[in-house]
Amino acid sequence: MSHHPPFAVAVDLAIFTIRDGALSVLLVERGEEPFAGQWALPGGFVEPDEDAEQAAWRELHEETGVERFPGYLEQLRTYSAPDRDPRMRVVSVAHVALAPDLPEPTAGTDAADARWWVVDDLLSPADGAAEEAPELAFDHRQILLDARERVRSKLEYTTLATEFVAEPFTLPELRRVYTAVWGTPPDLGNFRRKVLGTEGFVIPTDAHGSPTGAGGRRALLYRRGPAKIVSPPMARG
Amino acid sequence: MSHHPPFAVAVDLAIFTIRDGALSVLLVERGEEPFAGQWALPGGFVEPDEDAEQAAWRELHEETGVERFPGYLEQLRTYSAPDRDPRMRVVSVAHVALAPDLPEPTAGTDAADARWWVVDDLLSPADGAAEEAPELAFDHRQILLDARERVRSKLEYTTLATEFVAEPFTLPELRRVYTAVWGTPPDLGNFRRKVLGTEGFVIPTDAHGSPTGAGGRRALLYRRGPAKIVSPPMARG
DNA sequence: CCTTGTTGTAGTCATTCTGACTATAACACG
DNA sequence: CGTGTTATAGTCAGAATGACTACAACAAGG
Repeated sequence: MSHHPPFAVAVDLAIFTIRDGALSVLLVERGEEPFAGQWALPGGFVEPDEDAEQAAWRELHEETGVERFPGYLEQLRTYSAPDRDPRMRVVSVAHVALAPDLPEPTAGTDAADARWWVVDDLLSPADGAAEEAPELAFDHRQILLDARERVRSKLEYTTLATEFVAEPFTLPELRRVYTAVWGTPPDLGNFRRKVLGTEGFVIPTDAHGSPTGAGGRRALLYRRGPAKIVSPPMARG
Repeated sequence: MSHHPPFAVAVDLAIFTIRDGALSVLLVERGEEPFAGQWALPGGFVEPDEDAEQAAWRELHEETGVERFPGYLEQLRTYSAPDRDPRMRVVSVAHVALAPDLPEPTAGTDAADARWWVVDDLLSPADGAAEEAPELAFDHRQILLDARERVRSKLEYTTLATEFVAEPFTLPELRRVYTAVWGTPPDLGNFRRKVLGTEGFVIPTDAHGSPTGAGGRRALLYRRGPAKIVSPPMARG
């Protein structure tokens, strides 16, 4: 009972953003075995002097290439199946991150390539997808499934959606976040009523957004408010 | 980047039950350093051929002394601060377990003692507590705080409360679970309306419970239904 | 410069759900 | 056999919801 089998501890990240109205996730093409050439969630090993969250922030900077990652990060759950990594025993503390539209990523040191993928293309075997959706390495498909469900449900009862848009933002922009994440748009009027009726969800400014490109009235601009939870929750579907 | 510092991976368990109307948690008195003589959540190291959940079930059996643990288990989150264990680098995958009233535990092999504690006595420094509430070893106070919050919030939007009572059970018994976990009783009539109005929450039987000991009408007995979520959630407070 | 399509905003209304109650039925105990 | 205790049923105003309709503001093209 006093032997502690040696493990490696890693972090994996599901980094989400909204691109072209679709929920997207950052994947890296692995340059090394195992699973060389396959696509995977970005991640890395936890260093001796940091905890999992610090390691996740570090990877976030490395993989996205941005100096200060402008978004949100939380722990998802830990995956520890004995055979999840063929090399050795690795437990992975998976995290969910999200941010407003990020630049195209730079391939990291140990990655052959890195790019954004539309989440639904990866998770639903839609034959007509524009590009062939790859199988994910390790148990990363399951992690991505869990991560998407976490984000979907958190949109219901928190103000997390505001982390997907850059300030200042319009309510139609915010609604597009819900549409992308849930796959179906919330009712227009009811959505406004809920967001504006939840104190501290958004703070109005006196400025208006820029033209949408397709004509139409210009929407008011808002900032994130201090509120974190939405009660009662916003209904999905 | 290809060095994997060696970690030990452990599981810790917050095992809850309702005893005498109070939310209670199982603690063990540590027999070995570090923190010898202090009280801690039960736990142990993950073995080479099992994942964290299997390790948690194994500990559950060992620590509670019951053959088949009759309750619920889920992963809480992973704690990985570099200095959380003075001996070496240990990351702990914490779990939450709960079950109907369990027998007094037997002290495990590496524990000096084991017993149930009232959670609120441990977490709120109430001076008038019947017994002196101990400081918890490691970061287990934080784990316990997070575990209690997990259970509190899950009572709102899931049917988890039924895992706290043995079948068959009465609605007043079920209400006492909410009272114990939330610290305040839900309104009697509204509680019944919500539970009975949520399809699949409970299944009525045609039998009645035994006398409560203080007179009064005998309540109908129910079984757990197949429903897992309560929507919209039951309001706390 | 005015028309027209598009998009944002405001308001309506029936239905459901909630919170706070009151009334009644059933039972144990003395 | 009454009497206090507990379970169950029902009531009612107010809030939230889902599904709409009407209106305002703006861009672009003729």
